[in-house]
Amino acid sequence: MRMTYQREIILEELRRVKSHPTADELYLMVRHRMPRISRATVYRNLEQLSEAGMVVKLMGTGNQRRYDGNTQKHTHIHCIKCGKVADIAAPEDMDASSLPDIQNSCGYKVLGRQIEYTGICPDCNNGKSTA
Amino acid sequence: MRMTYQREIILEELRRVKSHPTADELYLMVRHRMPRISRATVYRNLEQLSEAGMVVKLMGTGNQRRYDGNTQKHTHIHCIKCGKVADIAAPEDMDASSLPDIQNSCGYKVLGRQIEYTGICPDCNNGKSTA
DNA sequence: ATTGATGCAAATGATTTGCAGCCCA
DNA sequence: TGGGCTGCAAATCATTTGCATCAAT
Repeated sequence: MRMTYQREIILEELRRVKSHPTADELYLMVRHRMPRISRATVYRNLEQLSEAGMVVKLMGTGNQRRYDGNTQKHTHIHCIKCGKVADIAAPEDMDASSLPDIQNSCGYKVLGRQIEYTGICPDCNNGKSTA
Repeated sequence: MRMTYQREIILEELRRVKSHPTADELYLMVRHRMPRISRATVYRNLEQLSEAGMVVKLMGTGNQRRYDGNTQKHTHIHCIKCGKVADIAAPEDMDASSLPDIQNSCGYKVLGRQIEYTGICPDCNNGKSTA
C-alpha cells in the first residue's frame, strides 16, 4: 500500500480525534487541510486502511459507517438518538481465549466478538439532540 | 397498531424462519403469498414491528439490515463473507444487571448491550460463498 | 366515518465505480 | 516508468417518502 499524502492526512486526522467519525465527517475534516480531496478517496482509503488493520471499521452504529483510529481493543457505546459513538470502560474487555470453545454450537468458524453498548449520550439526554 | 393482513403475513413469515432475513429477502418470501405487496410495506412494517418489540432489528450485519422474529435474548454470529446470521450459544447470555454500573464512565445513559460474534459460516468455509 | 395502512413511483442518502490523468516506490 | 491512486461524475443499492386510495377499528 502506497503512502500517499491524502492517505497520510486521513490517517492523521482520524487518529487525532476521539469522535469515531463517519466517512463523511472525516471527509469534511480532511478537506480543511486538502480542499481538493474527493469523498471517494476518503471512502476508498478508510476501507483499505481498515483492511490493513490500521483503523477500525465500526458496524452497527446506524446508517453511516464509523471509523476509529484507535486499534487497541476497547468497547464502544452508541447513542440511539444521534448516532455518536464513545469509548466505554466495560467489564468485557477481556481476552478472546474462550472464543474457540463455542465454535461448534453453530457450525461457524468463530473469528471475533464485538460488544457494543447502546444508550443516550449526554447531549441528547439534555435535549440538545440533532439527529 | 392496526393488524392488517400484510402485517400478519410479514410477522408470520419472519417467525417461521431461522434465517434472520434482510427486509428484501423477507419481501421476496412474503410475495409468494401476497404477490401485490410492495417493498415499502415490508420496510415500514418491519420498522414498526421492531419499535413495538415484536421483532428484533439486527445492527452491524453488513450493508443490509436484518430482522429476527425471535425476541428472546440470544446471541448472533455474522458471516463476514456472505453476511448470513445464525444463532450461537454464547457465555454472555446473562442478565443485564451490571449495566448501570458502568454508566458514568462515559456520560451516556446505558440502555443495553449487544454482543455479536463474527466468523465464517459453513457454506463460505467450503468455498460455496456467494456474497 | 376516521385515520392509519397500502402500493406505486420517485426521492434520498450513503457508498461504490468507471475512467483519464497523476505520482509514489 | 508502471501500476496503484486520485478526482470527478455517474451509478448502485438499500431504504424512505409523497400521495391518492383502501380498509381496519
